[in-house]
Order: sequence, then structure tokens, then C-alpha cells
Amino acid sequence: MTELGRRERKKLQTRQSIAEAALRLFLDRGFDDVGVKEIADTADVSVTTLFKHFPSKEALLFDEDEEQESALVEVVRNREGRSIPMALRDHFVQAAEGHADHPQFEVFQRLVLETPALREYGHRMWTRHQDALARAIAEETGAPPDDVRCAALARFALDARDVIFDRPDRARAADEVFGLLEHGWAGDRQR
Amino acid sequence: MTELGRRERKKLQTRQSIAEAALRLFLDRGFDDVGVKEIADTADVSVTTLFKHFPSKEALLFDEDEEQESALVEVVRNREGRSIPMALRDHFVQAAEGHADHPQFEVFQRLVLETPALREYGHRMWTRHQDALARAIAEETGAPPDDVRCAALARFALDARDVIFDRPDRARAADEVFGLLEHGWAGDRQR
DNA sequence: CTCAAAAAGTGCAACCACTACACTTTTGAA
DNA sequence: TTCAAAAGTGTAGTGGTTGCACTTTTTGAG
Repeated sequence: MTELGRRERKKLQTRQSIAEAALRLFLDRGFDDVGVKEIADTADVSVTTLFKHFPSKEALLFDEDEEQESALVEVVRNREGRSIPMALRDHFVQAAEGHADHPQFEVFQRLVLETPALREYGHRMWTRHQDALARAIAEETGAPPDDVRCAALARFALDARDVIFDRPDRARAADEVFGLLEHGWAGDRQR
Repeated sequence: MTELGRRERKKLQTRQSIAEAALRLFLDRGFDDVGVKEIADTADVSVTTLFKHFPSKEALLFDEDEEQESALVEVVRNREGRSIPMALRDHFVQAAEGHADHPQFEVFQRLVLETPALREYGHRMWTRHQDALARAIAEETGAPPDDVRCAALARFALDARDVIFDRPDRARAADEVFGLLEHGWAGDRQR
């Protein structure tokens, strides 16, 4: 256990109150119609302080990051008999279903999807995991750590999420897209 | 032939002189160390005018766009017996080789690759073609225009370029990556 | 307990990309 | 020749972001 001193507790607290204020205001009035100044005021903090905690306005909405990466690596490493693409597919489907519970998350997701700056930032954060995922895949298949095919599969799997999220029936879409990665384009339909 | 009046010629000329000034300054001192003001001054134009010709600072470096898209569609449509992934692979390899001649382009490419803002912008511009490419693929294979697999293949092919461009031996990398799209992950190496 | 140093927070001024606006100049065509 | 559209200009602003000098709080060592 990591014992947190008063200082670090307070720091975490201000950070959280900033993030909460931002989320609330953004959901209320949209990303572009809320200024950083207003967020800082709402959180009762100076603008300078806000930027000491978050590197950009967009970052106010994307807090969790390392968990996702380790989850991805874990999925690749610990998959019970399934192929890597199938394990990843299950992971994404499961994640989507897990979020479907909280209606709060749907709203958040729509905000991100409908705000170009946020969508882009989210994508950038997401694809940061490419290298880690590629290394995990390489390690798992005995390929060299910088193998091209592993890098490609990592990239494709990461981007597959975006392709799938735009579709109404996500489970079906996931099947088709990851099926493509699993069996290849030339598998069944066309030349 | 499209006859261009004096007006349109002059407009094109100022646009070009802006782009040229920008390219020269950026190559000289880097994207982040050159202000828009300086570019405008160098091109002997006001900042307002600069932004009437280009929507953003990044856009100063990415002029050609529609040609690439139509080229992609053309490649899919008019491929002599090759499968779609293979046709796209050849297209990318050929494009890379074509640029390899001009050493000027290598420098430009390094600038883009090493400047996060530019790399990102370039990627965004590039993936704009996804829909058009997906539709072309769908049409070519008789699938519905919004078929998921076609959308996925389009996206993957577009992203493949980035994966490949980072590698030293691009031809070989292209073979491996597009081979993956052609035959699928489960093709030869691992489960 | 004391005190000095580290860290968190503050306010201000500035930078930079970008826009709105009101304006002048140039140009194409009737 | 005349007139309206289009290109260009300068100014003043907005909004995100940073640098700086400063105060306050917290910590740990003596």
C-alpha cells in the first residue's frame, strides 16, 4: 500500500475537483463553449494551477490511461486458447458492454464523438498503446520485438475499435472486422 | 483547358508564394520556431490574407489532396487481376519509390515525421480518404456501400502506410503488412 | 519545536494561432 | 465607363498556453 501524505492527498483532491468541474460544464454546454477560465473558477483554482495538473484543455476529460494499456497487454498475454485477434475482439466487445450499463458513459461518449478536437485527442491517446501492444504480441508469438506484422496487428486492432464504435451493431461489427484480421481478406467473399 | 483569368492567376501566385515561404522557413528552422507572422512577412502578405488561403498553420505544408484520393479509388477500380490489398500495396510501394528520387522530399518527410503537430495533421488529412476508399472497395466487390469489412480494409490500408513508413526496408514491410491483410493473421506463423 | 527547503498555488503579463470587422484596392464583365 | 464581386489589409480581439516572480502550505531534519 502506498501511504499518501496530506500533501499528496490535497493535490489529488484539487486535481479531481478540476476534472469534475470540467466534465460537468462540458456535458452541460459542450466542449467549445466552455473556457478554461470558467473551469478554473468553478473548481476554485487559478488557471495556472489547472495547467499544472493537466497539459491541455482536452486532457481534462481523459484521466485514466495506464490501466487501459496494461489491460491490453494482459489480454494478449493471458488468453485461454483463443487467437490474439479473437482475444482482442472479446476484450473490446466486453468493454463496450460493460459501459453500456452506465447511461452516464453514453453521454460522455457522444460528447467525445461529436467534438472533433476531443475525438482526435482520444484517438491519439489510444494509439499511444500501439508499441506496448506490439511488443506484447511479439513476445507472445516469439517474434522479434520490432516485428512488422506484430506492429501492424497492434495498430489495426487499436483502430478497429474506432471502426466498430461507429456502427450500430457493435458485436456483429467486431466479429466481421476481427474476422478479417484473423482469416484475412481473401478468406471468403471476394478476390 | 481551363482558361485562367489574370485574377485567378494572381490568386494562385500569392497562394504559392505563401506556401513556398512557409516550406523554406520550416525546413530551415523547424515548424515550431517559425511564426505565422514571419511567413506572411516573407511572402509579403498580411496574416489575414495568409489565413484566407490556408485554414491553419499546418495546412501550409499539405497542398495536394484530391489527387491522392482519386488515385486511391483508381487503384482499387483499375487493378489488373491483382487482389485489392495487393493493388494497394503496389500503389504505396510505387509512391514511396517515386519520392525516393527527389532528396528534397526526404527532408520534407523527416520534418513532418519529427514534428508531432504535423505528423498528426498529415495523418488526419490522409484518413479523410477512408470513406471514399471504402465505397470504392464496396462497389468493386459488390458489397453494400457501408459494409463493415470494406470500411475496415480501407482504414487498415490507410494506416498501413504509416506502419510501413517507419521501417527502414519499406518494400519488405509492405509485403508483410499487406500480406497480413490479404491472407490474414492466422495464415502462416502463429495461432 | 524550529526552520529551511520543496512543493502547491497565485496573479499577471505575454505569446501565438486564429477570427471578426470594417475598410481599400483590384479586377472582370456588362 | 461603371459597378459589384473578390482579394487584400490593419486592427483589435479571443482563447489556450506558458514564463515569471511571488506567497502559502507541507514536509522532514536537526
